[in-house]
Amino acid sequence: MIEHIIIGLTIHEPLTGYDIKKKIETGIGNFVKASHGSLYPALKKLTGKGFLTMEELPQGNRIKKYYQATEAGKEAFLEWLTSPVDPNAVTLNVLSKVFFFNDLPDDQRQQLIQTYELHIQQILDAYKKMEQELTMTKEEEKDYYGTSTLYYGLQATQGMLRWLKYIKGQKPLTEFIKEED
Amino acid sequence: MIEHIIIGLTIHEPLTGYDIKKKIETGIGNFVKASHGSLYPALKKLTGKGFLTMEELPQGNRIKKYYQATEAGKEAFLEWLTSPVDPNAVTLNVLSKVFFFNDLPDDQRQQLIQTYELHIQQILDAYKKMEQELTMTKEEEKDYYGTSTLYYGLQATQGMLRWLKYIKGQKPLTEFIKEED
DNA sequence: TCCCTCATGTAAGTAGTTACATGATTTC
DNA sequence: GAAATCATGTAACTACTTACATGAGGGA
Repeated sequence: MIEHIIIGLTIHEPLTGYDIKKKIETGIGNFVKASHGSLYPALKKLTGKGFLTMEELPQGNRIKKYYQATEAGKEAFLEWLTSPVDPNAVTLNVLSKVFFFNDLPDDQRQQLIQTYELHIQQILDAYKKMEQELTMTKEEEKDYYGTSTLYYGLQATQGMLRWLKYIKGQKPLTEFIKEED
Repeated sequence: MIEHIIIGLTIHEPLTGYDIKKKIETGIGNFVKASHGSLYPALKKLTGKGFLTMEELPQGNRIKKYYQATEAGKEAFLEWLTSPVDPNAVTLNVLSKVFFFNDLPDDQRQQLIQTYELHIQQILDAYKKMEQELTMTKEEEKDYYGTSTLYYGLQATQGMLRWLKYIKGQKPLTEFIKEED
């Protein structure tokens, strides 16, 4: 996960490990965390694989290491970006990928969002089926709070679907949280 | 994480590792996953700590191992249930705990949900602040999709808050996903 | 001068997953 | 008698986190 994020962030500009950490914290960091204990080893690993270049630039009395994505790195990144989402972490995966969608041509974005929608719709259908089964067995009366988490899932999944439909049309974001339809 | 879930599930009835896995898949499994490669070692570990008892019951030609929470196990479980949520995985943590809230007296539930609300409200405020900053710098025009993930976060956080307020009053769940207020 | 931010790294530990390995029981 | 499900376990690996460790640069 973090390796792909790193490449994605260094495609357009060379960054130090420290820069990358800051960028993650202020951007994608709302859902992806990167301790520097995972970041620095990942930079080494990616450089070793040929997915990043590293340039040492002396700044006064110290040396800063600037990393940038190579062609091979970009390829690996795009492969990840356009590959199916991890079914064990759908939301995290969709968000992480959409975060970088400006790097894709519009037709490809539309196509990917379409597959996400289908995927999320299936999850929603599964939730709805579970809900109907629980309603029939009056599970709610026996275990209100256990059942309540299913309803959270239902709501969150509906929210994800609504968001996907919204961004597919690149509708103005400032209106997203107000709109009711 | 999985250790607390295991204790929580074996408080009211003895279960085999296999049973526990099934229970997770059909209940809390909407957001918690347990591979049996993590489950069986956890059962051993918990038994070693004195948090579970294990009883071998021969069933025909094979022996089934039934695990159940001990008093010490219940204590450790309740300590987890009532401790602050992990800030690095708030949603997962809140859901995992609420799943077991039937095991708590109502006043304690109310109190815990109250602290969750405050916590989530703070996250929501942080999102709103970010949104205002981005709106001012016209970030959306530069990076529509990167910005869109912030709006997903805003919506999801609002949804969590609405859900918490709803279940605090133990309002009927079947109406939760329809209601608009 | 002190503290905060910038800046890079390693070591030990945590919490899992995936794949390997085996065998009983039930259902068709 | 074959296939699905029940049932338990280990080994190697993955992807982290937390704590340790160090030091430069800038601002009050």
